[in-house]
Amino acid sequence: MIKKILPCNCIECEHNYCTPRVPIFSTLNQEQLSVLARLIKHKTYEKGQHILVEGQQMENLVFINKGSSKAFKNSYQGREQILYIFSEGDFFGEANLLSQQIAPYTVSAMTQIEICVINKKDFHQLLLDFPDIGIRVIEGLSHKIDKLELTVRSLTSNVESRLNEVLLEFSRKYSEVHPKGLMVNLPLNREGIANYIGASRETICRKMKILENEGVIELIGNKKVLILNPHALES
Amino acid sequence: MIKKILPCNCIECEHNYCTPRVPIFSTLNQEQLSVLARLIKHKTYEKGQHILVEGQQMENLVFINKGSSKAFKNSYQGREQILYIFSEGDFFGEANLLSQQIAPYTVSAMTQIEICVINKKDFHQLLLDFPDIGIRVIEGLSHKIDKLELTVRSLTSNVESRLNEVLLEFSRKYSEVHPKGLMVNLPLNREGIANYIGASRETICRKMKILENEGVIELIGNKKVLILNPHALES
DNA sequence: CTACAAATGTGATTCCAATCACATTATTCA
DNA sequence: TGAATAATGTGATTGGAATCACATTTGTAG
Repeated sequence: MIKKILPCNCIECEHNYCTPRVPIFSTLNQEQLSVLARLIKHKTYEKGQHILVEGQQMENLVFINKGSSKAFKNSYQGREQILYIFSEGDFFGEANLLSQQIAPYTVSAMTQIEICVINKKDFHQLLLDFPDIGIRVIEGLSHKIDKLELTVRSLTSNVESRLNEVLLEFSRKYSEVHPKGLMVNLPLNREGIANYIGASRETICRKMKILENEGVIELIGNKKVLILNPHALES
Repeated sequence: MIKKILPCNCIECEHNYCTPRVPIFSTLNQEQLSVLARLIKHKTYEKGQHILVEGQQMENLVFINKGSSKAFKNSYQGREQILYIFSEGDFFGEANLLSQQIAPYTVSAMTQIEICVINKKDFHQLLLDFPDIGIRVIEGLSHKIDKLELTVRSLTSNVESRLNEVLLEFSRKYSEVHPKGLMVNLPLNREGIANYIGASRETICRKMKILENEGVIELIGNKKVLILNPHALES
């Protein structure tokens, strides 16, 4: 009979699960991770719950540990403008590091989600103690900016190009290889995609049908898309 | 007769003109500024010259010292999508701090422009030595993100709202008080505004005329706009 | 101050995508 | 598995903004 190994319940072990997943902390050594572990709290949210609400005071920096969530602003016409889909390794809440800022968007769990939370004052001190982390944060923010700049450019083009782009984006993050191409697990439904690229649900349906008729993709139920010809999306 | 004071030509003095203008360096003390001064080089560009070209390798972080420039991507239809108007105190080139990244946009001088340049390796070391600066950079990037997020939202609304927003933005940065309201010195011509908000030149002309007929603004030649009723733009 | 070039204004037309209104299909959960 | 509910598909119509074409005005350089 195999000897049963007792789980260790110390803070470090508990966080060994979360800290290595967050790129920002990837350069820290064991000692530094230990300091960090004492500052972090874990939380879990159920699908549909709000992790942050637009306009609220922000007290924390939040790292996504598991699951995915959408970040959106309420647009002028009352629709949701989805800005980001946050999943494992992403973080948000950096906007309020020094200034007292209010949340620029609502973050809502799209699946059950596990997050790491760190108080902004603690994080501020962490940055002063470990400049490495600051550089990592700067990198993370730069990536966010890159993505936003691409979004801005794509928003000025037509729906077709934007849809192509978003399908490619999803294929990078949420797909598995498949004998006929790439099987994408859509993180958003048609309406979500519409809100992400600033179009209407109906237009998304129509454009996706067109892509299907052209043999570029294949719609598998409502939640999957099989990309047969990724190259055709890169025009 | 007043005794003539000889100008001091030491590095510190030369940079006393530039470093205090850059918010990122505003928390540094005299000694730190002295270290910084040795790393900075000055350059001047004439109107129309390119400070950075999309796709090029980026070697430096650039701070705008005087004058203004536009940053744009070439959009799919061959048009310019203007992303930013950089002027005094703004910086760009942060995207390449660690990774070898290529320029995501072209930056072109719209007036004669003076810039401070710092090599990315030097800047990297500076961040490790002075974590304060890192925090300032994070703040600067956060502001950029805020602005981009607002842009993304506004791009999904109609041209009228976007034009209103951009007029308010210009009035904050490029206006003087005037007995009848705010006199704005437009940093972009009609076509530039169109490329900034993702519309056509003709539509901008038409919408501006409508605002003029409504008594909200007054067009003064091609380069100025007098905002008579700023409140009407804030809908 | 004039002439030339560049930028702007404006009508007519076209087109892409939003909206409205339902039929149809997927998914969920008891 | 089989309703019940949610999501998607699709036609008809409308509307906002792009495009085309050219007149007019403004700015500029000599």
